[in-house]
Amino acid sequence: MPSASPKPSRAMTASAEHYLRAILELREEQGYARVVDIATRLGLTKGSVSLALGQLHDRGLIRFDNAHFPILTPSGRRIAMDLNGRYRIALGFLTDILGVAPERASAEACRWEHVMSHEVADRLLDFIRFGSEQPQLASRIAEFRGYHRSCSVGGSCATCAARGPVQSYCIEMQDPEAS
Amino acid sequence: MPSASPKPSRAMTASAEHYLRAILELREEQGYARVVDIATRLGLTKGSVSLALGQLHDRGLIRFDNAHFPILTPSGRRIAMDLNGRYRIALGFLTDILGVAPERASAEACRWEHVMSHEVADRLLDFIRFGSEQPQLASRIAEFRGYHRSCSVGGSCATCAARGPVQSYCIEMQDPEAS
DNA sequence: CCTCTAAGTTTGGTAGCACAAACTTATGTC
DNA sequence: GACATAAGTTTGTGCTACCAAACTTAGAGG
Repeated sequence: MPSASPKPSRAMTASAEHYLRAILELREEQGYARVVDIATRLGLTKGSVSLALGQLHDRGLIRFDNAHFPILTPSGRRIAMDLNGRYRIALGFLTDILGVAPERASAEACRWEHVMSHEVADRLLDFIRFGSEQPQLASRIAEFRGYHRSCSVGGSCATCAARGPVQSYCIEMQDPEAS
Repeated sequence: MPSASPKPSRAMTASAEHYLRAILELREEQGYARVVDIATRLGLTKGSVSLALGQLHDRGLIRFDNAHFPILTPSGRRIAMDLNGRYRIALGFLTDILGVAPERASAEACRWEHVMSHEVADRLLDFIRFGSEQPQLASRIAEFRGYHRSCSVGGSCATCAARGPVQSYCIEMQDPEAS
């Protein structure tokens, strides 16, 4: 029974993580992060950003420097850097192990970063390193990475097949809805 | 015949996917899916489910059978089965390759299933099969699966380290926010 | 100065998703 | 037939997250 939505009291939303990361990156790049800069980077309006910054401030994730520009607090910075860590790990796995094309891998990692747990990200990174450190394994992975089976949309690709009974990843999931 | 207006104009939300899967599973298990059953399974109230079913109906993802119980349309069923496919693939990868404990893997897969693309899921399933079919690779993966490094919270685990400059998965992501 | 503009804030509205509680509609039992 | 109970719907509310548009500043030039 998959839970509907695991809800810790202090869960970060993807939205808040995006704001924090934007602030982190903008301050790295240009030394400050204006409302307008954040809005441009995230594709939002100034109004949305202005409101969001107030909330982040209330939650202790940002403060405002002498010029009234937002700056990350230690907890806010940690969240932003964790997010970037998960992004990089997901991206590395997708490209280096699975051989997913860079553009698609990037888009995928942009979603994975918000749902990957710290522990699984850690494990994933171990796997990437494990794979690169062991020559035999590395060559096998390289072999897999270069092999791409075609997946006709709506056809009989692996994932489509996995909807039904296939190997061990499929339980009694027939399609009894005839009428 | 298909519904008059199967409108896939909008992307599926995790919430809608949960409803569709609940209906699919309940009908498999007991032949029907009442509002109350769906609510119980998803941990929601009857009212929420009742409203959601109306929306799913408007979107052509469910219809109502002779007993006024919801039943998936072909497009709705497809979405639910795709979701289950992605769940199983994610679960299989997490347990069989990464060696994540079943309970944690299940919770993780419950989030991954909503963000994994069809193409990446397909690729992931290929990898699982590839790994199980090649004896040398399988033994290496088994070796990795059994190896678990400790990760002290807030300490120096791989993921924490990946926030900063580590190997190729880290770009110029220093921590220049001193003040 | 005065004004024009860019930056930021506030307000009002929309949309999704949920809850509580009141309400309606069976259905089974006495 | 009357009533208690279960199932389902409707209504009103709250929350997050966004937009559009009006409003307020703060500077930079003329």
